[in-house]
Amino acid sequence: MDYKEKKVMTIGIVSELTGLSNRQIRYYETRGLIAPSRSEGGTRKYSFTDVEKLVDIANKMEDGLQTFEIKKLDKQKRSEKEVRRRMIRGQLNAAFGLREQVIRGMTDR
Amino acid sequence: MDYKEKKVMTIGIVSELTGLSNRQIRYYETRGLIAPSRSEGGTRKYSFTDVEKLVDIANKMEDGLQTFEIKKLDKQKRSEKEVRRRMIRGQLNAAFGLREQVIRGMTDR
DNA sequence: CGTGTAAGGAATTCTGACACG
DNA sequence: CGTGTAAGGAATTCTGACACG
Repeated sequence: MDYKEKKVMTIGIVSELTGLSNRQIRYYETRGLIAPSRSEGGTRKYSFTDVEKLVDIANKMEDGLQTFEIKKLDKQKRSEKEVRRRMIRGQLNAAFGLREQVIRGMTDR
Repeated sequence: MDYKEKKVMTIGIVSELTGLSNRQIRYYETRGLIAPSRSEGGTRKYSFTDVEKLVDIANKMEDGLQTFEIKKLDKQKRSEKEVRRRMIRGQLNAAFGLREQVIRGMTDR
């Protein structure tokens, strides 16, 4: 819904924006580090968020990390977010006894 | 510099986002309503701002306006902005006697 | 005036593979 | 493991033109 999340760029533009080669970008996809969507014809489509992720990946690769390590860091970050979300939910729940539904609307997404 | 202004989308995606045909999008360009940039090979590249403009254009076309009228409205809007800018500049100047340079840094862009 | 369409060509992307290391 | 590259094919885009109105 936000511009940053919209998958709208082809790989060539992403390549220009990140400085990575098409080959590298596709490879990081096979390693599960990014997940572009596809056009009907099969052309990959990326978002600005994907571009940011790729820049981050590029930096970590320069630091000598391997793709699977980067993936782990990514997973870790995700679960941390999940934890924070649950904590907020739990505290709100304890303090006000609000219904899950309502709290979800406030904290999720 | 902002994501919204970056020219990153091909015409196909813009077509999906706006509901306009490639033909229509190219035509509005010849009428001076939008100005995509080009890749080295000549492929058109659009920004989210262009997409917003196109949606606006589409609405006005539905209202029965002609392209040259839409262009006039657009010019008008631009000059209004320019006027506002100058007024702010003038008032600041009168009130504080600040240098043009400084004021520009605050109001332009 | 605004838009559809067929036409021919060029730019862009896709996949699977070989190569190096 | 990560990346370059040549190969063949398919999807995407480009331009100029004819058509309708």
